[in-house]
Amino acid sequence: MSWTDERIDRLKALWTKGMTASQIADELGGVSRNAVIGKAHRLGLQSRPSPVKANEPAAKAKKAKPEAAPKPAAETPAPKPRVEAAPSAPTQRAEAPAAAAAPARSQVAPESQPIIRSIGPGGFIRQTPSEQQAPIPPAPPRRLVPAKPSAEVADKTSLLDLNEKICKWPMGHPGEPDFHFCGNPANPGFPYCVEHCGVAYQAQMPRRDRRPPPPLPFGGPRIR
DNA sequence: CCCTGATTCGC
DNA sequence: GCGAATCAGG
Repeated sequence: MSWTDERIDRLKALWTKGMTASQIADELGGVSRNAVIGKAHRLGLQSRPSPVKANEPAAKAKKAKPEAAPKPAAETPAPKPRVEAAPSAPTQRAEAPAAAAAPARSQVAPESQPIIRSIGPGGFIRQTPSEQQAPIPPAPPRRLVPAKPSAEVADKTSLLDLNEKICKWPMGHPGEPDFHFCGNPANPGFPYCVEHCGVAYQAQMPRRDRRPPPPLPFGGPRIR
């Protein structure tokens, strides 16, 4: 298959419409998903959110060349501090001034001073008192009252009300707050009431009177 | 493993 | 220009 003008137009339309490359390839037929993507790029069509390039900085950070050698700031290339005279005192001075400001706290850092835990029966590890959360206070007892349906849906036939004896004709659209079903007595043997059966089932017109359906945009879905 | 789009590269 | 192969995230 080649990229005729007509097929390119369809590709553009479907791509712009937001269809996935697979769907477009399926729709056009005779081409692979890769072919569609490749062609779309060559046409300069707007790129769509790629799972791979979702966030530029993260991808960049991950792809950052190891050989680029972003030196860790902690490890300064500067020469190691020379050991000076008076061996006893300098070590203290080497510490940052900030450390001197709050010496007691920094000394008991968790890493240098692991907390001691005792093992309970069965081998579980006991928490220290400081790790324990305050218990969640029990909710005060309340009387449970059935939820009141919103005014919109009150007296309407919901999905749960459906059965064989009532009309299942949808009123409105799913997701809308007042979406419900007709709920009138169903025409026996049919899922809808008489009125909606008249809408759902149209009498078959004589063959010669039928007009061919108008062409769908972009040729419509491919029939397989 | 399935999906997705991007990119590469031999044709 | 084309698209399979490959990559890489969801």
